[in-house]
Order: sequence, then structure tokens, then C-alpha cells
Amino acid sequence: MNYADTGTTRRRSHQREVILAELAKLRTHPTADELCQIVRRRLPRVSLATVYRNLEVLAEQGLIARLELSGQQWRFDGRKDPHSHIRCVTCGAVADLDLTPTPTPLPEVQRHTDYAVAGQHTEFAGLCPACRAAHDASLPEALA
Amino acid sequence: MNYADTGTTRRRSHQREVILAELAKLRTHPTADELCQIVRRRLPRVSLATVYRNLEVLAEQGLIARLELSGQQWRFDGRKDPHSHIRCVTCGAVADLDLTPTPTPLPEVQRHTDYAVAGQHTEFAGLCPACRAAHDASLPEALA
DNA sequence: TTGCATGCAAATTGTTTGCAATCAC
DNA sequence: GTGATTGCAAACAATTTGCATGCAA
Repeated sequence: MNYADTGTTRRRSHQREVILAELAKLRTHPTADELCQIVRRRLPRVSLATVYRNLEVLAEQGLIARLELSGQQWRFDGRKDPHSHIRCVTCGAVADLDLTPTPTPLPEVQRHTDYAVAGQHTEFAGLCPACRAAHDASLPEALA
Repeated sequence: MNYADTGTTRRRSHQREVILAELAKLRTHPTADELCQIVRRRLPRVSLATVYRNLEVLAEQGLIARLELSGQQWRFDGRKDPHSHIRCVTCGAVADLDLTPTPTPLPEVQRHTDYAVAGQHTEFAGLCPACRAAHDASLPEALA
């Protein structure tokens, strides 16, 4: 059974509160593993499994967002207001983007598919400042 | 080293040609494993590793697209003309969508971030016909 | 002949699950 | 006390890599 299933009474737990608090504090969008490292500064014995389980619960409760970004790892976001994200194509870092793209009207989308269209999501890609610097530093040689 | 790296001479291989041909033939967007099963009908001894390696090469050469869709598995697309995709939130199936959403102008995006904005991608989500049918079949009870 | 590509197996990585011990209620 | 939650380890799934052999050029 899915751990985040609602068929069971939900109890509060110290671990979950710390996980939420630490995530809310961050302006980055950590992977589960990164967040686990951070939480371990306060709870040295938390297991990665607990972090995963609670992130799933928190996402289900709408307190955080599981970022469904391209790539292989989940990333988590403690912000609750609507915003977009941009991901570094080189290192995978994710940053907020205070911009909400105008969506294509759903009826228009619906005309092109037999799927029942439910939503859409625009993600941005680019080079983060650090990778850009590294990139610029190596380019001159190639152009010389 | 990355297998798709360009530091080495690229040889043609029968496997790669079959992989490309089979993918081009499909109107679905298979995962590497699914495509491997299909290719095995013609090359019973291909290994999944070979499929992964060649898909990486073909994507690098721009002959196919590695779909960077939300979710966990890569999916591959043999179409070369611009189009969008819609993914079933229930079963993960991916279908083409002959619709290119109007992108947010990059300069406008650039104003909101210190990343070097390179691109954007809109993905759609919905229920595929099969899952929709299954969903509809179970709903009436809940609404009765 | 040279060295890239393959098949196979083993290694990695990210995520989930089983289970006994704990802790919230 | 009851059963949800945890930590740990093991299981899983997807992808990648090491290496001896095979094949393209």
C-alpha cells in the first residue's frame, strides 16, 4: 500500500515537523538525499526512508511540492505560492522563477488529443551562474 | 567517460540501425526496456545496455529525442518534427500532441533569473482513453 | 590491423518495502 | 494499549560500467 494513503489515521511526528521546517527554510530545491543530510544535523539518526516517506505525506497534504522536473531525481519545494522553476542543464540545480507562463487554453489542447487533458506545466532550462562561469572559462581556449 | 562523447570516431553498427528503424516505425514512445523487447524480435541477442548506449548516441546526433518528461523513466521519440507530448497521469503512456504552445519570450524569462536561459518546454498531462474508461467505470458507484 | 561496439554480468543510483522496536494518541 | 511511525537493512527498478570478444573501417 502507498504510504501516503489516506485510509489511515495520520499521527504527527517530530521527524516530519523537522523535515518540513528545514525544507521551508531552504531557497534551494533539494533532492531527498540532500534534504536528509540537512535534517541529520538536527536528527542524526533519521533514515533516508523516513525522509522519503514524510516527503510523500507532506506532498499529499499539499504542504510541499514534489517537483516533477525532467531528469531522474525528485526535488522538493517548500514554497506554496505559484511560481515556476528553471533547471541547470549541466549540474541539475533548480531555482525559482517568479513568473507564471500563460498556459495554452485547455479546450484548444483538447482538440488535438483523445486524452482527457488535465493540466500542463512549463519548465525552463538554462545554465546556472556557477556552470556558466565554468563554461565561459573553458571556451576562450577553444576559440583562440 | 560518457559513451556519447564526441572525442571518438563513430562507427556504424547494425544494432544502432535496427534500433533507429524500429523506433522510427513506432507511434508510441517506448522506454528503453520496451524498445529493447521490440528490437529483440529482429536481433534476439541485443542487450539492454546496447540499447541504452545507442539511444544516447542517436539522441546526441539529433536523430531521436530523449523525452525529458516528468516521472522516472526516459522515453524515446523517433519523430523529428516539432510537436508536444501528453502523458497519462495514471499509466504513464505518452502520446504526441500536434500543437506547439506559444513560448514565453526568453528576454522576459531572463528578467526573472540569473541563470542563462536556454529553453523551455511545456508538457501536458491527462488521462489516456484506456485509463479514462477504467476511471469512469469505477466512478458511478462513488457518485450513486 | 586497429580500436570502436557488443553482450554479458556486475556495479551504481534512486526509491521503496519488510519488520521489530518506538512513540503518539 | 493500539497501531502509526521509525530506523535499519534488504529489495527493487532503472541505468551505467568493466571487460573480453567481435566486427567495421
